[in-house]
Amino acid sequence: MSKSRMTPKSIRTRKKILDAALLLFVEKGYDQATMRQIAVQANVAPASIYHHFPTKEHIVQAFYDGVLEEHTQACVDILRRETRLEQRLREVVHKKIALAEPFKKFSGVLFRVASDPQNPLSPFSAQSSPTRDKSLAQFRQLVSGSSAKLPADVDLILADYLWLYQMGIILYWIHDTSEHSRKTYRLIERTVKLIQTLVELSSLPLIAPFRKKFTKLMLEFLPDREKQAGT
Amino acid sequence: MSKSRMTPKSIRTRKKILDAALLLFVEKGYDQATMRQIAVQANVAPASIYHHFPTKEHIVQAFYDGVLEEHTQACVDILRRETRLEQRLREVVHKKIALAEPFKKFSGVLFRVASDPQNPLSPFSAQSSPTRDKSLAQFRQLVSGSSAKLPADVDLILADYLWLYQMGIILYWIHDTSEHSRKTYRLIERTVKLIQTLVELSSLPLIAPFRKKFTKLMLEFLPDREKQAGT
DNA sequence: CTCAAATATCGAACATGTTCGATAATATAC
DNA sequence: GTATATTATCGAACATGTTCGATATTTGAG
Repeated sequence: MSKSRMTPKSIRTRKKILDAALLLFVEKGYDQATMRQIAVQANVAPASIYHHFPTKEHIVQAFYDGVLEEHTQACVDILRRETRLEQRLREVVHKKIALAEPFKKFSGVLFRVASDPQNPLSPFSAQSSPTRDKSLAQFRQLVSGSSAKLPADVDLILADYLWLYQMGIILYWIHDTSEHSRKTYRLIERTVKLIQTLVELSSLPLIAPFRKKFTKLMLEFLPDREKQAGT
Repeated sequence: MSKSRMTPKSIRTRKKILDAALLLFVEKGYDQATMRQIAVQANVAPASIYHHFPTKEHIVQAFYDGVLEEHTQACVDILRRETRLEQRLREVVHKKIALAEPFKKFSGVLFRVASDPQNPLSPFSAQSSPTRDKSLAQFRQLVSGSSAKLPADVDLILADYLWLYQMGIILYWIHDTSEHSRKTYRLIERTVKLIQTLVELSSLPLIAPFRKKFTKLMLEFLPDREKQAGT
C-alpha cells in the first residue's frame, strides 16, 4: 500500500497505464475503452495492468484519488485565507468541481460504485472508508474553523450535511450537460447563498424551537459515528 | 413492445426466467447470479434469455416495472380515499418502499444505472423516460388533488421536488441495513411531517418574500419541461 | 388440415474483465 | 560482483455477458 514500497519501475509503469487509460476513457468513455486497448496504448500486457490496479474500476478510483489529493492541498490554502463560512463553502465546492472537470466524461462510474451498498468504496456505506473520512474531516474543519457563531445543535450536524450537500452537487454536475458545467456553478452560487441565509436565520431566538426539532431529526438519521475529540 | 403481441409461450417462458432470476438474485445477489445459472434454473438455454430480455440489467428493470405498476394501482386507491397532503405523501412513499422490499437485496443495481448519465433509463437523464414520466405524473396528482391550498409558486415546483424527495428516500433505503428497514420508515414519518410543516409555514405572508426567492431558485434548476395542459 | 411466415430455442462462438503459472527483470544482502 | 529474494511482466486460459446462425416450434391464413 505505502508508496515508499514502490520501485521506480513500478511508478513508471503505473503512470504509463494511467496516461493510456485517461486518453482512452476521455476518447471513448469507460465502458468502450477495453483493458486490451489500454494495455496496447500503455505498451504492456493486459495482465500487467492487474499488477498495478486490482480492477478496471480502481483505475478510475486512482484518478479520483488524485483529484482528492489536489483538492485537499487547495483547501489548505482556502481555509487558511478565508474565514467566512459562506465563502469557505463556495470555494471548497467550486474547487472540487473544477478539479474533477477533466474526468467528467467517465466520472459517472464513481457514482456507480457509490450507489452499491455492498461496495466498501461507497461513500454511503457503513464501513468507514479512508476516502470519505478525509473528505468529512475537511468539512468539519470548514465549519469549525470559520468565523460563524453557530448554535450547538447546528454545529453538531452542519459539517456532515454540507458533505452530503457536496455529494448532491456532484450528482447534479455529473448529469449537467451545459457547456463548461455552467449550470452547476450557478447552482453552487445560489445554494451557497441560501445555506448562508439559513445558517443566519437559525440563530434567531424566535425560531429556536423549530430549529432544535429540525437538527435533532437530522442528527438521528446521520450514520452512527464515534465520538470525536473536543473542539 | 406491446404485450398484445406476446404469444402464450413467450409469456410462460418470460415468467420462468423471472422466477429463476428472482430466486438467484435474492439468494446470491445480482453480480453473483450468472446468466448460465439463471438459464439452468429456468430450464432454458442462456441465449434464450436474450429473446426475452435485452440485457441482464433489464431483468432487474422488469422487477422494478412490476413494482411500479403495483404502486400505481395502489396509489389510485390512496389518492381517491385521502385528501390531506401529508397523509397522501406518507402513504404513497411508504407503499413504494413496502412494495420494493422483496427486491431490496439487488435493487442497488437500479441506482447503478440511475447514476449513469449516458444511460437512457436513468431517471435523471435529459431524455424523457416513460418510467420517470409516469412517476412524476403521480406526484403531480398527489399535489394537485390534495386539499392543501398552495401559493402558486410553491404549487409550480412542489410535485417535482417531492419526486426528488422520494428518490432520496429510496437511496437511504438502499443503504439502510436496519431490520425491516425500520430506519427508513422512521425517516419517512419524520420528513413527511417536516414537509407538511414547511408547506404550512410557506403560506404565512410574513415569509412570502423569502419563499418566493426560494421557489424561483428551485424552479431554475429543475430540468426543462414542456408546458403542461392546465388544471 | 396444410403450409408458409413468424417466433422461440439452442449450441457454439465471441468480447472483455480477470486469473494463473511461468519467466524475466530488478532490488538486496553479502 | 554474485547469489538470492522480491517484484514486474507476460502468454495463455478462464468466467461471464452477449451475439450469431441454424433449427425447431408455434401461429395464422386458406
